[in-house]
This record gives sequence, structure tokens and C-alpha cells, in this order.
Amino acid sequence: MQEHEMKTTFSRELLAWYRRGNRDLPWRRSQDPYYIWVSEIMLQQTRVDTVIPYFNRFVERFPTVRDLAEAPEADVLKHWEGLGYYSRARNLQAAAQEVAERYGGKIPDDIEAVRGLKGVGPYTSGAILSIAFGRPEPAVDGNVMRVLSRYFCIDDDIARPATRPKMESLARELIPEGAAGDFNQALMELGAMVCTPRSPQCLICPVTEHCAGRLAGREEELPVKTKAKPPKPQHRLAVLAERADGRVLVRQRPSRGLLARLWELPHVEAPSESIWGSAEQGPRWLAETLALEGVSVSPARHACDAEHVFSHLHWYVRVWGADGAMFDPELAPDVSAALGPAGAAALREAAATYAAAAELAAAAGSAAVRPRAAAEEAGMAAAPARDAAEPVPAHGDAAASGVSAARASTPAGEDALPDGYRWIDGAEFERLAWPNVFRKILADHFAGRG
DNA sequence: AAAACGTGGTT
DNA sequence: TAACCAAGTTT
Repeated sequence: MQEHEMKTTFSRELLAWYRRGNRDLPWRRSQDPYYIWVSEIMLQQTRVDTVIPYFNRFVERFPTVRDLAEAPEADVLKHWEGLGYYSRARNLQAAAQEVAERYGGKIPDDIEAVRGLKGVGPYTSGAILSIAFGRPEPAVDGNVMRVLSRYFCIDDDIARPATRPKMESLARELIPEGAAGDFNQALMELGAMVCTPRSPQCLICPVTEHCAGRLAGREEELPVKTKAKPPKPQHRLAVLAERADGRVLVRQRPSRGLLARLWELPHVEAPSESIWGSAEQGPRWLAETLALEGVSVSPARHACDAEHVFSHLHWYVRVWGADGAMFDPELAPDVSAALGPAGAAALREAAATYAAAAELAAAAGSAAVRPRAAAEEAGMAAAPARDAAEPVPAHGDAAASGVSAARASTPAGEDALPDGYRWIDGAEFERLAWPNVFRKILADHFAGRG
């Protein structure tokens, strides 16, 4: 069979299969480009079944581009809570604002303009253009690369970025005249329902007859894909500080990086697993490190442990209970102001180095763990780098500038807290957006208190 | 090119 | 059970 015939046969049979019957999905009931767009962003690295309820809630609350553009960011994040990859939500809203301002609230029928929107890459632009506007653009995702690898028996490693352009060229050639949207969805539908990663259902596959991978007996070993690195373990110490009135001390994460702008319990990374696990050194490290941010707490009792796996990190979280907490600028001299975000990064580095010494000291039964000393050493050596990706003391915009106005002007006490910190009750807990790991811990806490 | 970036389902 | 993986994008 000629190559050209192989391709046209594949496209014709796959499209016919899709049109004979496909899944009834919420975003397939509309032709509104905005709905297509929202669904495609949610579907990035996320299963259809997970997305459906989020999509329905989201478009009910934000029915148009303008509704999304004008909404408070916290509201958008709350509707994304639990879906993961939260930069998608913030990029989507930023892009909605751009569409509202530059394109009069209408998603442009223009590949360059769509591709230029935040959060829209080669896959998503192709999906929007083909599904919403019928443009003959490829939409190559993991499903498509798997299907094409098998059908055309392609050995290229689909984990390599260089493979994508090749797949896009091939996918572009396959698009049947006037049927780009359906064909692209057919390719993905086949990958999701039939040509699955493991145990592909070749017996019910509409294009099994000329599938080169199957004919070569290689359907199980294709596509070639290098394995991802396992998540890096991190040991973290959190404090569950509770006031007499039942409110709990929480804080908002920085604007960038992991779980940006979500809420969490105050916590720090332990410099070593053994310090993390030590009933003496763990709470001490926690208290002294939080003191660098001006938060004075006394972790008194082991509350619970939690484990959470991200794509690239494996968190082991030990939660310590405490009674109340104070903001004490004297406790946190100007260490954080003087160090700034760069110092925060340096502090982490110093802490890691310091850990080795601390381990030896602990083994020798002497010397306490002292983050303050590590911080001051770091401060001496710290170069004025611009941003600290992950917080130790870098919280909120004031902290990002290196000096906290609140820290400088607010008197010490229970009502005054560093930027980004807040005392919340069960009702406020429900209104804020949390990453899963802390949502579970706090849900248990507030449920347990009745 | 490679790492960062979440969560839940499947085998 | 521990990998593996999902309608990827950004840096």
C-alpha cells in the first residue's frame, strides 16, 4: 500500500468511526470558542472525568470571557481548587483580560493571536482553531503521538521535544478537507478509548487493518518514551497554631512558583530527614525558622503526618500543634528585611549545608539546631539575587521587595501578623483555595472540632 | 534540553 | 503496590 493511500484510508476510517458515535461531553454541546478554550486548558494533563464537574462549575460562574476577566483572582482559584497546575487558572484569566481588551471579548480566529495568549501552546492553539473555527491545524497531544507512533510504526522518543514538530507535520497531512475539528478529536478519542497506553484494544479498533505497529507486532512496545525522574523527597514541618477562639494561623503562598497564591499552614523545609523526625529538633527548627518571618510559635505536640506527591516532589509533612502565636518583630530582627528574598534562597542553601554539621552534633549529643546562625551566615555571603522561588520568608509583594511594611510598622501582638498571614475559622477555610495536602489536614481539623 | 508545575485513576 | 500516565506550557 502506498504511503498516501495509507494516510487517506486512516483519516477516512477514523473520522467515520468518530462520527458514528462519540462521548457526550459538556464542551461538545457548544460551539462557543470560549467554552472550547476553557475545556482545553482544563484538559491539559488532566483526565476528562476529572474535568467535567470543574468545567460545569466554571462556565456557570464565568459564562463569558468578560465575566472571567473581571472576576477576583481568588474566585478563579477557588473554582480551580483541586484541579492542579494552578498557573493554568491564572494564565487563563490573564488571557481572558487580554481577549477582553485587545479583541473586544471575542477569541480571535487567528493562529498567531491565539498562540500568543498566556497558557496557550502548540496543542491548545491547534485545538481551539480546529474545533472552534474549523481551521486545518493539528492538535498533537499525548494521545495523538501514541496513536501515530503505533499506526505509522514510528520509533522516535515521544518524550523528546524534538519529536513534537515531526508529529505535527504528520498530523497536519492527515486532516481531511473541512473536518479538522472532528478529525483532531477523533484522534484523541481513539487514543483515550481504544489505543490506550497499555493493552490497546486492537480487536475493536477502526483502523486496525493497516496499523503498521500492530502488523509488526509492536503495538505494546510503542510509543518509545523515556521514563520520567521520580519525585524528589522533601521533609517539611508545619505548625497548626490554634487560638483560644478556635481560629487557626494560615498564610498565602507567594505569587509565583509551586501552588502560587494558594493558602497553606505555615511550614518550613527541614534540613534533613533526621531533624524532621526528631521530637526535639523538629519543633525547634520549625519555631526558629518561622521566627525569621516574625512568627512566634511554640510547637508543642505532634498533631498528624501527611504525605503528598507532586510531579517532581514528594512531600513528607509533619504537623505540630501549638497554642496561639504572636507576631514579634523583635524576635525576627531585620534578618528577613536585611536578607530579602535573595537571603531566603541563601538561607535554604545554608540550611542544607548546616544540616551535615547538625547531624554530627546531634550524633555527638551536643549543640542544638540553629537556623538563625545559618541565616546570618547566609546573609554575610548572600549575593543580591532577584527572586526566591520558594518561600522561606518571602511572602507577598512587600516581602518580595525585601522589606515588609507591616513588619516595620505593626506593633507586636496576636492581632498583628506578617504579610500574607491570617487567622481563620471553619467558614473562612471553605472560602479560600487550598492545595490538596493542606485542605485535607485542615478539613480533618475543623471536622474534628465539630 | 530539561526541569518545574498537581492531582487522581489505572494496572 | 509502585509505577505509570493524562486533551501541555513555561522557563
